[in-house]
Amino acid sequence: MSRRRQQNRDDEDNGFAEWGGYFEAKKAKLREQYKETAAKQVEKISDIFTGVSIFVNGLTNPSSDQLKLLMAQHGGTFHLYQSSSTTHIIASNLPNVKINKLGSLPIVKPSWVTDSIALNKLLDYKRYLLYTNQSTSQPRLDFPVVPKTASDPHFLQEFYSNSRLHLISTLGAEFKQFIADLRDKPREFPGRSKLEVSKTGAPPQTPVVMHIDMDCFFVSVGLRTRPELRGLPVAVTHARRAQLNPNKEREETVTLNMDRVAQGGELGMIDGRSSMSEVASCSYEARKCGVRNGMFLGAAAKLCPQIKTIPYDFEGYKEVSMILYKTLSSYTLNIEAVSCDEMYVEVTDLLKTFNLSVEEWANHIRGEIKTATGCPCSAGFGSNRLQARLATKKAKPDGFYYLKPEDVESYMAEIALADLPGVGYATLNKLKSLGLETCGDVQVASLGVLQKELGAKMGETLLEQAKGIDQKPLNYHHERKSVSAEINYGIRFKTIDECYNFLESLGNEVWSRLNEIKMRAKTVTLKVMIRAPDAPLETAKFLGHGLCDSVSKSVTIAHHISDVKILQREIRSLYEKMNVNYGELRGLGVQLTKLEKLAPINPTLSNFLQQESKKSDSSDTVKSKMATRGRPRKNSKGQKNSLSDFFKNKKETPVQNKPLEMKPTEVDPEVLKELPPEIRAEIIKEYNLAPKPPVKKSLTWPQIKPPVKKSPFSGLTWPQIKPILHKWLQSEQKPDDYDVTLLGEHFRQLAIDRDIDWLPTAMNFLYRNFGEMNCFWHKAYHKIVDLVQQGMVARYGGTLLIKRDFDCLHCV
DNA sequence: ATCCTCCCCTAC
DNA sequence: TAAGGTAGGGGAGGAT
Repeated sequence: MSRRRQQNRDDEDNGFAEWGGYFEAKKAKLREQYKETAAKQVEKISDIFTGVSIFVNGLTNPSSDQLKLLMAQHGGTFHLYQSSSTTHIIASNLPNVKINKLGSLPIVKPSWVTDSIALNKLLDYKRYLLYTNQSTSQPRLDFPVVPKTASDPHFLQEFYSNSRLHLISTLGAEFKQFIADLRDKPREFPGRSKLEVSKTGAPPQTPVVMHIDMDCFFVSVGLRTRPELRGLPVAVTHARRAQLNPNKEREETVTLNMDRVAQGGELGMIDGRSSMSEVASCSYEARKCGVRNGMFLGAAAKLCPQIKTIPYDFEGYKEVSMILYKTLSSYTLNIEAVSCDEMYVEVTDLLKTFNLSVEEWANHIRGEIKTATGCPCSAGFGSNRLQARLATKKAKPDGFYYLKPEDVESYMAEIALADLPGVGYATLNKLKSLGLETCGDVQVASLGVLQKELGAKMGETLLEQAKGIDQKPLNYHHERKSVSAEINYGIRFKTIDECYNFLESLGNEVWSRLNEIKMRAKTVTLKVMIRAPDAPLETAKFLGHGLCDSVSKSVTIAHHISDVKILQREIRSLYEKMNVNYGELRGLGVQLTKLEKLAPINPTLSNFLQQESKKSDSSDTVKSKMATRGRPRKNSKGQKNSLSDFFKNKKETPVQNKPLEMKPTEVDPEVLKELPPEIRAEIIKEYNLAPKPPVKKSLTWPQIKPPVKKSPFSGLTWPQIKPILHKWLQSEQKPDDYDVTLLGEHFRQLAIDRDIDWLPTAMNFLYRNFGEMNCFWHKAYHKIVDLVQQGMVARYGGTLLIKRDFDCLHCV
């Protein structure tokens, strides 16, 4: 995540560098504002802003808080963060404006709000645009939009930034790491000062495990800023409406798929006009109608016609889950992170120390979480993780339940087998075939029968689970056993090269994830999904995988994979061995297993790097780490020698102990330049580093003309500029206005010269990392608007495409 | 017996 | 339109 989501870092080292500092900066403010919201009820005055959803950026007059109140009073929605539901950005002053969607949202002066209220009607915002060039006569940048498949080089990135499943997976892993890291530091529990030793409490004499889980997490986060939807059936989906526009072709496709695929399944509930966007999360009101997470929106709307949809808010989920974890970890670190909204906590000692009953503690912690996040959660307690988890089911929504040891036997007997963790669709069917439906049934079943149906291990655990027994202790430190990237959406290759390119990007993806956790792998597995022979060519779900067969193949090498090129070669050879038709592919995945931790590098060098890494931590490899560290602080002999030793050792180290791969070609000139002179000289000598040949420009586009003014960026191309920006990003040393202006001028000139080959890359980078410093691209903005008008640059989602990419997409 | 590969299943 | 990922547990069946 850190790799993809580098945020502006204008905060001090906060110990959560992997969160890019973003959360820390906003957290206090968020908490404060929710306290306020909880405290006062807003009186409704009018509905003039119905459908309007504002995001306030920077200082405004009236203030953000006042605008929030005004929106609440007049039927609008106020966002703390820009989300996909935002309709207008409110800002007063140019340098502070964060342009997030590159022109796709209007940036409006706050007087639009106050004037509208004064006249008691919604005024046309176009008269209040902060940028004059956003007037109606000017084109908007969000055109034209083209459908993209995995054939497009931007696909992976685009897909990940919209995938809920990817998000919850990565967040889960982040929080496991978060807890592990905290446990490695000296422990402090500031939260405990909020607890008093209870006079009346009676802590249980048996061990107590708490299971805590946010209630319909995505919905709750979305409702923070949409109080008007509380109490209604709500679902989080990509689609806005359950009914699509009539489309004959699609209706036929869906019908065709229904015949072949699903007999009485969910497809039976939809037709060619129903949205097949998945419900990521639904409110309890929607669940009452039978709506379930994972359902297609079309099916959900059949069950619950009045269902309201709200968009995803990925930033919000990260915010809230971070607050949740920081809240709990301020009391104890005996936490096993399960996911972004769920964890187990061993609270036996905590209850004893403060003489708390389960109820006192539950009320305290649930109250604190609600106040801090604005979202409800439920807590279950029991003497092991299984009991705690089952107690949570009873506690939901927004409650707690303690399953006492003496109640376990009777409680368990009534539990449906489907409620046991580990019992899903397939297992449930097997158990049904044995005539078993509740834990009570299983309690009296024979171990042999269970094992015959489910296998030795599963049979045994099921029997134990049915009795409420769970031997597995909480796992506070968890060790990764595999790293994988898999895409089973949008895979429609037209040529074998598209397929190879995509495999390569998957390879790069897993490789960089492996580097993030500082591990190496010995086994590569390629997994493919292939259209089932009898499945229709087109899937019912847009770009879905449809009915597929899946095949996987793996290779294990003697030593760990030391270079991404080797990985790419292995992936490709696995693919070739599979002998599949690229046109039939519907999914591809690369998994790395047999992991080993990279041997710790030379301790003195390690110190050297660590000193530098205090500033931030978001790099993939030593190379990029060094490239982004900025200037080394010290220049002592010891460091010099150790670095030199490191390079020497590296050559002589046996392969399996090879610490970090660094080939001479990987030594970045930018890095070299920044190193202390002696070290630089030594590396150059050691590796006979020749100066890098200048980057060749494509002939299809005009050569760069230097900007009029003398600029530090004169004649530089994007690959050369990027490390400089990286350095700005990562150091306290901020670029001064002059540099920024010159860079903007440089970009503008490039746009004029039509040297837009790399301009989108640069703009996307700036947009992601320097959103606050909009003057960067604002300089070039007007010119880009022209280019868009001429069809030279198009926008897809949050990404700019140049004409060539765009044309090639049209051909497809 | 034990390990390995190729699955399948489950959870969030 | 839509964004069906990712990690871990474990079983079947063959190789050692």
